[in-house]
Amino acid sequence: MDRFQLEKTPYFDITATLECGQLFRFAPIDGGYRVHAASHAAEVLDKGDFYDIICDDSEYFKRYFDFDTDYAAIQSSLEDGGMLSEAMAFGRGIHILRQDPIETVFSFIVSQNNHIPRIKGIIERICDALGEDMGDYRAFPTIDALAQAGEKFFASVGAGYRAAYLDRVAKAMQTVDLGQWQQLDTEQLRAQLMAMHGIGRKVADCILLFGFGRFDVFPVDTWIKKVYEDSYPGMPADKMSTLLVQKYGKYAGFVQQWLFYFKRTKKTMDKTNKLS
DNA sequence: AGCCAGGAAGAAT
DNA sequence: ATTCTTCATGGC
Repeated sequence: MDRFQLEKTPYFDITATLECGQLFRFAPIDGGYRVHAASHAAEVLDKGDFYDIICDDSEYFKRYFDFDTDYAAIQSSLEDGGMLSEAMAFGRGIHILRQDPIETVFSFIVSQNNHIPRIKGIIERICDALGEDMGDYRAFPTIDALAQAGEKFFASVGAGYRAAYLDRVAKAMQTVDLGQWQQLDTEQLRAQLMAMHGIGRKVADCILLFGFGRFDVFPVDTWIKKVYEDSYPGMPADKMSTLLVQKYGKYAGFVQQWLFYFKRTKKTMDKTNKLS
């Protein structure tokens, strides 16, 4: 058991960071959230003027939550007086998590053409069936466990047509040298990811951003398309992504996440308001 | 009830 | 090199 505290600032908010769609293994608990990441677990408790983080490895989670990046400086450099400023104000406290590469590969294959609540369920069932027993939870499975599971297993947990992708990628990943992948530049690493069956441009960019800490990417999904449908009508997603990386450079990934969270969350809030 | 979801592969054009 | 179709599943 390990533990550390974090003074609150406007530039880290646990709810925005967890609810912005970048990870799938977390759940609200009394007074905060519980997070599972690879073979690690943490509880982040809101104590009013600080967060109390109880976990198995403080060093792991200090890096995981990306407390070394200067989000205030990034945001001030991006202010445009328009939608991006509005989105940053809305998601002021989002941090891009430094997630496990393997976990992001499989999680974002599951994510394609799928709803976030369903993605969570599928990943949870995969972990429950194949992950190492860590006591009160199960770790994300190892590559070997995933590779031995078989396509029928992935179909049985509700992965649908993605079951074949998961099976093939698991077996392919057994021969990958992750250390070597870390040395590649973003473009080369994207090509390696997209060479695998079931990983296209958007899923590759999510893996690059969330699993490899590459911020010079701009995943374009259905929500980002809605953000830009007026500015770039009819533009294909991959072209839009390339354009936005050129526009926002090394901060593209942050911009994408602020816009995604803003668009997607505001939509659900509008729905809720209509009902009441 | 039907629409749609953090898309991608394969076929058709 | 671009568009069109198909692909399982279930939350809403």
